[in-house]
Amino acid sequence: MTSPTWTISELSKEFDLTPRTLRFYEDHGIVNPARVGRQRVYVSRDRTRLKLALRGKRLGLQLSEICQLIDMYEGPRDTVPQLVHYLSVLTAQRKTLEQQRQDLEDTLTEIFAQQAVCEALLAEKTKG
Amino acid sequence: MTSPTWTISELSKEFDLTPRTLRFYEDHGIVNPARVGRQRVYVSRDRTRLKLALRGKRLGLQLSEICQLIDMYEGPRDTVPQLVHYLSVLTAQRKTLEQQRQDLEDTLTEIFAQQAVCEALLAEKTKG
DNA sequence: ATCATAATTTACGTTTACGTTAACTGCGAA
DNA sequence: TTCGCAGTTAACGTAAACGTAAATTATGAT
Repeated sequence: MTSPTWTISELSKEFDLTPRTLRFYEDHGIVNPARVGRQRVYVSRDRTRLKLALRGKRLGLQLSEICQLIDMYEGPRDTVPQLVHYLSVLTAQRKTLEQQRQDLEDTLTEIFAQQAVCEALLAEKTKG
Repeated sequence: MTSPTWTISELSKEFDLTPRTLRFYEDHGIVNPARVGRQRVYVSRDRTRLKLALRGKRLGLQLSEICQLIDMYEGPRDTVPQLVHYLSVLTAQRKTLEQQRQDLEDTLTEIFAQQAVCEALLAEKTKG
């Protein structure tokens, strides 16, 4: 048995990206497909990194930050300095995510309230 | 008693923005300061809208989306069509926020796990 | 063999969100 | 009155994240 691979069009369809975007992501080190001739061949590691990248995008991260994070996820953690640095980056990332979570909850709360008000108004207007 | 006002430099210091950014936000309708002579005078409504805008930014929204949302928060909801439209925008916004919340939780979970692994490794390495 | 289809590289264009001069105005302190 | 500082408008510059067009190559179907 051989491990699964994907072409650029398969991946772009699956994740609803243009091929241009995938090539752009390659230029920036998010994916790193092999070649058969000149054609790109994506393996599951590329797919995984792509998924992580898209999640990062939905959270509003920049490609450069996404890159840094993904690389660290896979990077070496052999030496103590490496571990310490990694931990500090993780902590920083956690802080902004927790701020973001707070913002999210606040916004969702307001949206629910607005929805309730709207529906009450609508009920009143369509009934009267 | 008179209601509070702010200068551009006061607001930019408080929210850690450059004056340029505040003027840019004005061009795009996020704030709308009055003038005394040529100088901008921001009132509490501007401050409120600015706060909402910055929260939106932290969530990764674009200025145009932020504008649309803030305007709607304050906009008229007199007619049924207005209410219906407002509700649909609220629902759409809620959907993306809930997706974002899911992404956030997933990411935070992974970060916690990575932190645990790191700390275990560190403990081992600094003890041995 | 040819033709359409998918892929490739190269390079310039576009939008968003500001940064960065430049050139001017108005005001309080020395 | 002159200095310096904060503020103003106007305009060009820039980085990020792709879009788009051109010219070329490779592949499978007919």
